[in-house]
Amino acid sequence: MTRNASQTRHRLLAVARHHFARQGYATTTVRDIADGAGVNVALISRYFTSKEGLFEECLRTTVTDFKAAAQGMVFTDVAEALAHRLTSPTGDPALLEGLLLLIRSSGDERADTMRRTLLCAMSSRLAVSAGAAEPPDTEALLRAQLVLAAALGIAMMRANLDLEPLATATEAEMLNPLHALVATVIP
Amino acid sequence: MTRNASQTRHRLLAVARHHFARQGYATTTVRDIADGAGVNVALISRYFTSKEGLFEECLRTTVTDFKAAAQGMVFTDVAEALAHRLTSPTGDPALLEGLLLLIRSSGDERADTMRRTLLCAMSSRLAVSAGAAEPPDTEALLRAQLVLAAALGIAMMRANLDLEPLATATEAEMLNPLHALVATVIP
DNA sequence: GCGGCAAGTCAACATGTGTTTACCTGCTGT
DNA sequence: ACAGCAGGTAAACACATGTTGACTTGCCGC
Repeated sequence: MTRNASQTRHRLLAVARHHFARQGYATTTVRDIADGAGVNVALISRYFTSKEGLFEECLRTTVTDFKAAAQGMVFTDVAEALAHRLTSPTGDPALLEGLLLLIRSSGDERADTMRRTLLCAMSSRLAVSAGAAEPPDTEALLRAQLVLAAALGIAMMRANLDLEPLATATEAEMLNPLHALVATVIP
Repeated sequence: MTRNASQTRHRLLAVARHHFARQGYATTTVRDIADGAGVNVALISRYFTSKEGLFEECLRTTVTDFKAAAQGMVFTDVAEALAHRLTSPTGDPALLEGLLLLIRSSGDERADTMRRTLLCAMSSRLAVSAGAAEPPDTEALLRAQLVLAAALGIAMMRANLDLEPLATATEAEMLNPLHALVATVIP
């Protein structure tokens, strides 16, 4: 194997995101991640100081990913974007992983703060793009957060339980119901 | 402490449900549970053969609980029932725990099967009570499962992230948005 | 070619966890 | 009152896991 620090660093991050998103923090071991990246366990502590540090880094990439995706998105796009992320059409599993990471707590204070901050920003954006005043009032915010929570629940259920037809529904099949669901942000 | 087997058994079950529901399976230790019940760790293996056995028992109580709650419930009750469970008005935290346990996987095959079976039955019931044929077609089932997933996501978000106003919203405040959300089962 | 350094490995350590075995202890029927 | 037994405890074991420090190996500039 050719030696390239930043390359294996990225490989570690990718594998870690994969496992953290699907099995949660406590269940995935650093040895799983290292093996998945074809590398020794010690490199995790070396590159990310600790398992927690690695998790935080994963969350950090998720935050920037979502901020980029939210650029110039208007309300009617939300359901489509959600459907796309939720089904993650075999091309880019990172989309689903991003959603899932938002619900995987590590017990780490910093990580939880990052997650909370992002979710707060997302729900606020969703509320105003649905027509709420700026800053949105409490009820508008609540409705937006309910929809967000719904999306996270769907992501989790698709990833963890294989309940048919939800588990294998295609993007096209999810689109209409998701439109209806997202529309509930509007009073 | 007075000695009463079935009483301490129930205490263990209650504490286990509490911890499993809030922190998940991997994160809660048998010593946490035993301490919470004011009892020695060895009793868990004694009464439930293993940590997995204890978890299965928790899930089993949840299944019977939900089956009892579903008796004679019609579609218009669903949102109210959900709001009630989700907010768990300080009286009976077991309601929220029931919802949360449905999303806490232990990696145990039997437990996952139980969960899947219950969710399947619930979504089917929800679909037909929303007006679908019996047995419901795939699309109706999908919509029902999406609503179910939404409910689980909300439960999880209220329990794990403290995102305001969702985290502390009252039953009354949740009722209207939940009505809208549940109504999306209907095409 | 080769010395030096970054990239990577190896083995050990400390600790937390589920489980078991042998051992107490208080209630109960007689 | 007391023997017997179910209810409960204590300590140890086996093992998995996160982390560390010493060691090895491949690459790059001279």
